[in-house]
Amino acid sequence: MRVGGYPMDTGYGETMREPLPADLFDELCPSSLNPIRFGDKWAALIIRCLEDGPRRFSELRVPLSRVTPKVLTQSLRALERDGLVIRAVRPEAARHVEYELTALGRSLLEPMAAACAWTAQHWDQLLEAREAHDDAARLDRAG
Amino acid sequence: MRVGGYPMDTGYGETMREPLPADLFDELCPSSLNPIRFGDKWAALIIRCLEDGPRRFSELRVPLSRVTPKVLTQSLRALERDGLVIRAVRPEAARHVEYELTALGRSLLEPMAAACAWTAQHWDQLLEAREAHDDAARLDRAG
DNA sequence: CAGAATCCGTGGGGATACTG
DNA sequence: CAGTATCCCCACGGATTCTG
Repeated sequence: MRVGGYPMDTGYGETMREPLPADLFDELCPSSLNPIRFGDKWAALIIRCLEDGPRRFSELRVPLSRVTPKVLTQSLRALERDGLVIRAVRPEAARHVEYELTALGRSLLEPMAAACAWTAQHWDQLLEAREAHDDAARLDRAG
Repeated sequence: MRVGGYPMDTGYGETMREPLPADLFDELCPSSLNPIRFGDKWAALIIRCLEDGPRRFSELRVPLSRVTPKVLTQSLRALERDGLVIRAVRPEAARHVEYELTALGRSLLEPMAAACAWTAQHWDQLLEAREAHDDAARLDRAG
């Protein structure tokens, strides 16, 4: 029923207001574990974090605590490059950088929700298939 | 409007009866060029080839001519492992192997179509964003 | 705080050649 | 025909350290 807590929630757009979760890794799988993937390994999780509005780099680092700053920057830059995310430097305080979804980025939320719903629905089947297949392989090797 | 001919057709399920296209690479992008991806680099194209029914390894090699046999085998094995594809060896003739979508694999077609529709719809925007971003970066380096 | 720089290991993906 | 078997490369992701 779960892998690191996944899936608990497929409702992109409905849930998660304001405070970001402590660790998104435990709530959602990184996309590399998912047959349906969005961009690079962390793109889906990043987009999800930006769903409710702009977030600062340091804010993103909390739910994405397992992502090193370098990789997080790389992913954000890639999203920016594709016009899915905007990076805004606010001169107010010292070094205040915010990331925000563009309209294009927002439009991704819908197919993303569909894909996540699919995964949530079929997660058990996927796990079962994998296990069965791995077991068969193990037996094969053994005898 | 196109990159290697993409997108020309987003209708998974509606188009492409019987004869497989000569080169799917020119008709669809490998998923690494796509913000929405399915499995590994070639999974989406493979699934698409299996949409209309079982296909033999050699049949798949035609539209996927740019995929080396090793990589094609790897991808197929991964899909099999996740229960999305079934590999069947038919003892009729010598070495007759067919790949076929499972029910689980078939159920992927729907969110896949949604994702592909998104990409087709926003492809121009994506390209534009990339180009604009790359141009800006070039100017930045120059001056 | 928001990264940049550096170093590094792994492996995904490709080319080529070979086989039952 | 349906793959293996090798070899190779570099891009991805991670750890750590440094900086304006």
